[in-house]
Amino acid sequence: MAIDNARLMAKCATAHKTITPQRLGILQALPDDGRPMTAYSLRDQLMADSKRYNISTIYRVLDFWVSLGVVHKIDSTSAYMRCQDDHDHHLHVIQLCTECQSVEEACAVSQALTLPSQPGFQPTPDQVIELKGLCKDCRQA
Amino acid sequence: MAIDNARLMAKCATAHKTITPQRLGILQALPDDGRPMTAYSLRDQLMADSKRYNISTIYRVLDFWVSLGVVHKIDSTSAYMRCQDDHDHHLHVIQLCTECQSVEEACAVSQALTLPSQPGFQPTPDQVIELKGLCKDCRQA
DNA sequence: TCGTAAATGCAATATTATTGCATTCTGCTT
DNA sequence: AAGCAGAATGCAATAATATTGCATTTACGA
Repeated sequence: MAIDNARLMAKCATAHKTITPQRLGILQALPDDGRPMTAYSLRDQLMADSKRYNISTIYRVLDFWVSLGVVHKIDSTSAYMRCQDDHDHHLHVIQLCTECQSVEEACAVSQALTLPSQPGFQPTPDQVIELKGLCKDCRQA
Repeated sequence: MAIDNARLMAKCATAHKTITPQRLGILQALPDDGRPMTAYSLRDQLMADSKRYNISTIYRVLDFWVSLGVVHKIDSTSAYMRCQDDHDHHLHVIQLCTECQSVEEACAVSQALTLPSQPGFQPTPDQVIELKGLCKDCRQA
């Protein structure tokens, strides 16, 4: 999934935020296909590409994209991935294979998932749900 | 919820593991009511109680209890909590309030939750699902 | 062009977690 | 009871992840 610039700029405009070179550079360094990277590995990759950012900038920029819903943070691996789902305002289910470490944003599951209503608790929209298990391939093997 | 010693020992026996003083001490230092603590705060508390364990022991012991399903690790806060649900083999939904930071294991939700079936992915039983949002009290305020 | 707020750089430091190896403990065998 | 083997723990260094305070730069409206 390539970066949808129009959508990106719209989100930024709505949030009254600007797209800076650092914000764009760091986002572009994150794989299109949703493969996650840690903040430090991202920095190393950018460095190899002659783009030197301080680690605090990396974290701040990643937080920025996370706040816009463009990037997901995966807490269990301290890694970041490009959002693979262009729907807003629902949960994002990320399937993590414990065998091959593959990561997939299960959009269909995200759309279909409704949590059993619980007296009082109001889930934050647009949040990430991490689901561990065996992916299709590893399950068969 | 007090520690159910019989159940605990049964789990350990099944796993061919022993309950050592460290394992018991660290488990007892974790609040009964499910309030989470980090590994380091746990160590500090034990220290105040004149029990001095190396941090690697703390981590290893916590991992041990997590592997038995007695303790949950909350990735988003790097904290550990006593499991509040005595049912085995289902997902454990933990509700985290983003306002007051309260943490609750929503057993009813855990029981009722069924994920939309996805071709191929097989979720690990007994895993923790972290759900962020507003708790009942904070929602009203 | 100036002033202000936002964004970034810098570097120190905090927090979380793991590692390799030595030592101790536990349970089993003789 | 002694000896053995493997598991558990201690130790201390280090790795990995993340945040902070303050200086500097940039963006943008008045």
